[in-house]
Amino acid sequence: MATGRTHRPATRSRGIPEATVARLPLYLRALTALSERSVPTVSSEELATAAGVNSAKLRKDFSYLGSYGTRGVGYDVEYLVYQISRELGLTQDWPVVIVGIGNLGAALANYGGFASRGFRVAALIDADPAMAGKPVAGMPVQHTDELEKIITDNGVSIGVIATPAGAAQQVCERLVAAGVTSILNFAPTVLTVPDGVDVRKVDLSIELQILAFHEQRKAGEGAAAEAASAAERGSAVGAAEVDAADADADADVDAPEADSAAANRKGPDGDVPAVMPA
Amino acid sequence: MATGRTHRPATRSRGIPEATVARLPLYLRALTALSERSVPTVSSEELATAAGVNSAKLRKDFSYLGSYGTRGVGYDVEYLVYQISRELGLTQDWPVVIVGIGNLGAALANYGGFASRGFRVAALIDADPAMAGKPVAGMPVQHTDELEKIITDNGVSIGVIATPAGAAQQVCERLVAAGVTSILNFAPTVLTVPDGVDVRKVDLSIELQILAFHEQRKAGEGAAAEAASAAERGSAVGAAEVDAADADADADVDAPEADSAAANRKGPDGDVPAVMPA
DNA sequence: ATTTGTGAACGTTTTCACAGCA
DNA sequence: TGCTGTGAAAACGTTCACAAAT
Repeated sequence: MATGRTHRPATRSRGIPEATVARLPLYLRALTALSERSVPTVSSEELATAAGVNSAKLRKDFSYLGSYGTRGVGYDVEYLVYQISRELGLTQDWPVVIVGIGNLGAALANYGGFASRGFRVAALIDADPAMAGKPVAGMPVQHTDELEKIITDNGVSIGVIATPAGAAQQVCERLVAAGVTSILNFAPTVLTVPDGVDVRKVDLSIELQILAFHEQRKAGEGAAAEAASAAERGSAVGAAEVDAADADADADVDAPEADSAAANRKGPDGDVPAVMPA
Repeated sequence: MATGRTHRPATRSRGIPEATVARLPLYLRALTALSERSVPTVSSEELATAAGVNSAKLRKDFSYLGSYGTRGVGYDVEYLVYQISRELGLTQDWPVVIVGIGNLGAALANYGGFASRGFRVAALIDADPAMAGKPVAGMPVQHTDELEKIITDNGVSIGVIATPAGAAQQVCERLVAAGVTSILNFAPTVLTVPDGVDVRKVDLSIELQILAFHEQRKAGEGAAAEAASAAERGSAVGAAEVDAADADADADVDAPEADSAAANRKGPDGDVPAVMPA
């Protein structure tokens, strides 16, 4: 009981599980597409396929919202679009600020899907004085000095951080102090925030590393899981450029090792006795 | 038993839970920072704080990798960096292609963290002939016609899709047919892939919607959950611009409704008798 | 004296399978 | 007959709490 409180104690919604909330936008997107094609009703099976989940999960998810379907028929598309939008809070308009107008920030500012559903870019903010006044996505970039005023004047409660990692925590603190209570963080760093502030993180590098993990497992799948050359699968592969990688990957040694008590370290269960580098 | 197989049946790793895999990059990042500061050892408590998790979880996670710590002391930083890198497959080099060099694709190409850990941008690909040959991030953009050849020649197994939603599925299919088995999808659409191909999705719009959900709950927290004006919390808020939003949010009506059997729909438990729009 | 590693308890999420309703 | 809504079961993930190790 050292620290006591967990990082996000109040994640439990007014009934709706977090996992369900995370899928609602998916359903909404699928439903919107159906709505545009003027499809009047949809079954859980069809909608689930469109959203990339299975139908039992979808029905369970919807059951947390209420009984919005009709047995034997399915769901009314327009009605569900409205109910989910409402549940997600998209029937109101959310002004958003983007801080850090580099490559990524500019890309986000230009991203169309932003404005589509209740979100409105209220301001673009950057620390570089040379950026100030420059138009990005048809909007003048404002200097960080204005941050607090912008947040307050526009009633912004959602902030997007697209700064370098080093600046992120400080920007975060200023946003929070000015009244922002939800942050979407693109900087590759862990943000520390007070209770009551939500942070979601988008991290390219982490996603790639997770993919690499699975990719590696695929490669060592049929083989004896050793001498992992960059074996590709599916179709023919030349691999006529990855030799440097091979030199790295082949070796089961070459681990950095520091000092003292390096004895009796063991890997998982029945594997090789573990990598014991010099 | 209609469809039968789940979407990703073989997610279960050789022991390591998916949730743990998703955190390993976080630990790795924290450890790398410690390594750069020449910190020799670290306790689970310290490392957990740096990574933004709790120490019990971290220890459990590490226990799936093996016994790499020393009781009474902690973990050797360099050694752990190596072990996690190895587990994630980062001791080898992963050539990656980025398809779709718009704002976002260009931002990704310029993203430094890309090259840092085992990933190397092997090619930038775009469907626009006008883009072909143009340098982005010091690299000439190649035309989509070359896609298959690029994948094959470079032994690419990881592809990043940053195209518009409409093009994503088709690009995905070409990537997979050419030998790519892991895809990072930035397009706001559900990709359908054959078994054995991993897809991870990064979706700005979904993240914002999840934040909006929680933001909405915060607003209606103290109040009677009705007449939800855009009440902000924490510090003073002018809200001198969000009036349009208020008009939308106040109303508990205004739901679109289609046709027939709209009777006896009920919301969750003891709520208002449900929104019954005209 | 500390701190890891891990069974056991607990909580959450997914899946199953079918009753209930149109 | 067809499809939703939901208890019950299973799978998965997190936290607790302490024995084992140094």
